[in-house]
Order: sequence, then structure tokens, then C-alpha cells
Amino acid sequence: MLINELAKLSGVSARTLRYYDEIDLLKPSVVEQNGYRKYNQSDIDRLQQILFYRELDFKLEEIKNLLNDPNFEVKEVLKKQYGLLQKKRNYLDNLLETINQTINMLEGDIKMTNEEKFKVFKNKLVEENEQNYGQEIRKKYGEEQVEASYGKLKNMSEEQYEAMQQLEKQLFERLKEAMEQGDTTSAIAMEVAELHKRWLSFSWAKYTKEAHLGLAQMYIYDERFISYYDQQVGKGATLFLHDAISAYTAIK
Amino acid sequence: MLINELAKLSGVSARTLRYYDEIDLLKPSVVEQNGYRKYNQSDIDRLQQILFYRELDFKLEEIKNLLNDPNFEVKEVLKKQYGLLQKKRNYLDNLLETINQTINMLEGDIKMTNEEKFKVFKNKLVEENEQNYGQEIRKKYGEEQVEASYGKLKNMSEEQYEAMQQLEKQLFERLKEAMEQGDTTSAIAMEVAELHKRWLSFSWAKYTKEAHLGLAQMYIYDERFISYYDQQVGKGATLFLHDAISAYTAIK
DNA sequence: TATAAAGGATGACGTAACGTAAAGGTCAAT
DNA sequence: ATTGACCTTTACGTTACGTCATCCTTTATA
Repeated sequence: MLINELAKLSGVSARTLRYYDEIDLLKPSVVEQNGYRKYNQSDIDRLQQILFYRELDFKLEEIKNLLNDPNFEVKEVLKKQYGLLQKKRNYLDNLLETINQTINMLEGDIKMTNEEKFKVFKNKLVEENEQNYGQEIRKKYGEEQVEASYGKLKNMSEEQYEAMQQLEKQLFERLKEAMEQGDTTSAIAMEVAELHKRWLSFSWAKYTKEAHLGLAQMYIYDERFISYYDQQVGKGATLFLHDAISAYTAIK
Repeated sequence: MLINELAKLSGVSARTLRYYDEIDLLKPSVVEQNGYRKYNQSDIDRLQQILFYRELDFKLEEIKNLLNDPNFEVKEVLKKQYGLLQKKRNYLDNLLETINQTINMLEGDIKMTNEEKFKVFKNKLVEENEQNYGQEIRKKYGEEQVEASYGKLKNMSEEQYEAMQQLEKQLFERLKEAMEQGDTTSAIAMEVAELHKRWLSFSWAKYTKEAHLGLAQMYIYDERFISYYDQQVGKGATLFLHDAISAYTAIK
């Protein structure tokens, strides 16, 4: 069977078959004088095996190793691949969530332009928290806790809100001082992290250091946080805050 | 700000920044006499934008176009990307299902070796059908229908089972004849597809041509089916059967 | 039988987004 | 002056082929 015949039969291109030959994944059992590749039944069988694993997103190199190993464990391999693909899917799930919530936020922003500032800000806090942290929080503590937490924020009195603003202002000041020192593990840096924790407690129903660190890490990747902190405090403030929280949660 | 400083601040490598320069995605606003790249605040802002979209799995080329287009629609873009990622996830879901069920089958095979052949074969039919078709079928018709269908197969009487075997035998014979003619759209090929449909009706609760075609397509990619049909009927039988079913469902 | 059309072969470049040397300037400090 | 840190460009490697370009056989047709 010549190369194009096998190509038609199997649905892959001739180029692919030549490539498989090149990388020693599937070599035709006969090559004639004129250089033509001849494939026989055992080659076809091997190709079928190859395509099976390729469908499952195995790399060709892995497939080669698999098929050449006389006593490999199909089940083991499949389970490993399963875990790998699961990770990929989880990653995609997160992306989808993020995009979805970003879209919602964008739509929300437009609708909200005409509402009063105070309410808007509180809602925005809720939404940003949800966007950055909703998923994990919900997983860990369940719906009720999360809703309770948001309820806490939404139901805050104006005085409490003022207190929160004050605390944030204090946080900014200490952060600026800490940055001038430059050390993210200094006592003053720890104080900053502590302030941040207290500030968080206005909106979070329950504190854990893992959650705290998680939020800090997300700050870095969210351009809104970066521009917010960097504008209020100074360039690099977000990164410094993150490092401080990182140190703080590490020693606690 | 020199290249390594920005690298540290942003978390990407210096190589990446040079690459972004190279592909005109992010050019430092100043390049000094000595060739050193100098990044300023606007560069940092742009990088943040870039990383935001990169996180969402956009291609760099797309990001470039986005950021250079002065009046692009963020929401539109995000929605498009959402759809794209959804497709990827569905694809992964399918792979995961397939692997999972293959594992189950492998484990099942071992446990089943000591059972009677008759029972084994029927269970295998159920499992193979489930493996190849379960997901889609469940989506379209819901759990009940599917379970009813499998119940049908499992509760088949021995006579019915015999009839099914007879029908399959007939199918093989006609398929062999049709292949000798070679035309996958001939009257006899259509007859083969019809027989296959009737054979299916033993195990399927409800027939649709979409489902029929879908199953045929899966035959091609399943080495067990290929070796089964090709052994029983002759080399290329699976492909021929697929083409015939394809033609059959197209004209119906 | 000459020739043209199929079909085969071997390079070799392109792809996406960098990682990783290699080889060599520049700058601050010793 | 030398060392070491940091900068530059050049270029190959990665994955699984698609897509030419160029050339050689085999088969079909005039």
C-alpha cells in the first residue's frame, strides 16, 4: 500500500505519514528501490494505535514511547493523561469565569453611571471581590458565607463606610512609609499587611491567611488594582503590598 | 525603567519584553544611545493591558490589533473569546469522558473474563454504545431515554439476541457485496446503511439520522470497530460503511 | 513512442511565543 | 584596570505538521 492510499484510508495527510517516518514513529516496513514507501497490515495497525492516542491529545513522542515499550500499562497512561487534561479544563473554567464576570462588570458599569456614588462604590467593591475571589471563596465556605459577607458590605452603615475609608487612608500612609524603607519584611511592612487585613474584615465574613495571600496575588494581575494603588500611594505600591502580605501570611 | 526592572515588576521575562519589542507589540518609548531600552509609565500601562488579555488566552497578534484599534469593543471581543474558549472546553470534556470510559472498560474487561460469553457481549454492547455515544445522546434526549434504551438491550430475550446476530450477519454479507461494487452511493450500499439502522434499533430507543451519522463517524476513529468490521468483512469495511451511512443519511 | 499527467521523494521555510545559550558591548565599583 | 552585573543582538530549539519548490518514476494518452 503506497503512501497516498494509506493517507486516504486513514484520513491523515501524506505529509503526516512522512513526518511519522522521519521521527521514527511509524516507518513503512518496506521501502522499494525507487524510494517509494510501502505500508503493510502491521503498519496500518500501528497507525490506528497512533491515531487513537493522538485523539486523546498525547504527544507524538509519548505515543512513540508507549508503543515501543512492550509492557506499558494502558490504564496507568490513560489515568495520567486524564489528570493532565483535567488541569487544562480547570484552567479553562477559570478563564471562562473571569471573562464572564468581566463582561458583567462592563455592563454593570454602564448601567451604574447614573446612580449615586456611594451606592455605586459599595456595589463595585462587592463585584470586584466576587470577580477576584468569588469562585474560591464559594468553594471553600459555601454560598451562605459568601452571601453573608456581601450582605455585610451592602448593609454597612454610612459610619462604618466612613471608618473603612479612614482605615484605607491609614493603610496608604503606612504603605508609603514602608516603601521608603524598602524592606517588605520590616515591622512597618507587617503593620501594613495587618491594616490591610483589618480593612478586609469590613467586607469579608471570615479571614484566613490563604485567602489573604490569594487576594494579594490577584492584585498583581489586575490592572485596576495596580493603577489604583500605584496612583494613591506611588509606583510599585501594589507589588510592595503583595510582597508584604506574602511575608505576613508566611510568618503567621 | 530598564528592561529587567520592568520584568521584575510585571513578572514576565526580559526575553519576553524584547520579543514584544520585536513584534511591535510593546516598544519602549525611549531607546538610548547605548541601545538600552527605557520603559516609562505609558509603556507599563500598555504592558498591563497586554498581560490582561494574554491571561484570557488571546493571541499576541490579536492583542496588538485590539490595542491599536482606537475604537474596539471590549465587550464584543470578550464575548467572542468566551465562545472560543467554550469550544475548547467542550472538546476537553469529550476527551475526558472518552478516557474515563475507556478506563472503565479496561477495568470491566478484566472483571468480566469469568462471566458467560452471552452476558458479557451484551454488556459490552451497552458499554461501547455508552462510550461512543453516551454524552451526545444524553444531552439530546435526557437520561431517561438513554437508560430506557440500555434497558432494552439488557433485557433482550435470547431470541431477540439471535435475531440481532442474524441481522448483523446479513449486514456483513451485503456490505461485502457492496464493497465489491465499490460505490458507496449505490442502491446496495443504501441497503447496507438501512440494515445497519435496523440493527441499531435493537439497542437504540430512538433513531435519528444525525445520531446515525455521528456513530458512523466514531467508527472510523475507534480501532476496535475498525478491526472488528475489517476482520468480519474485509479491509476498508469500516470506512466503506461510514461512507455509505454518510450518503444514506444525507439523502434521507 | 513521445509526452503529459499522476504520484513519489527530498529539502526547506513558516507557524506561536518565547527559553536558552553564545558572543560581545556598557556601567559602576573595587 | 579589572571584575561583575546588566545590556545588546543573533540564532537555534520547541510541536506537528502545511505548503511550496524542485526533481524523479510510473502510468495514461495521443
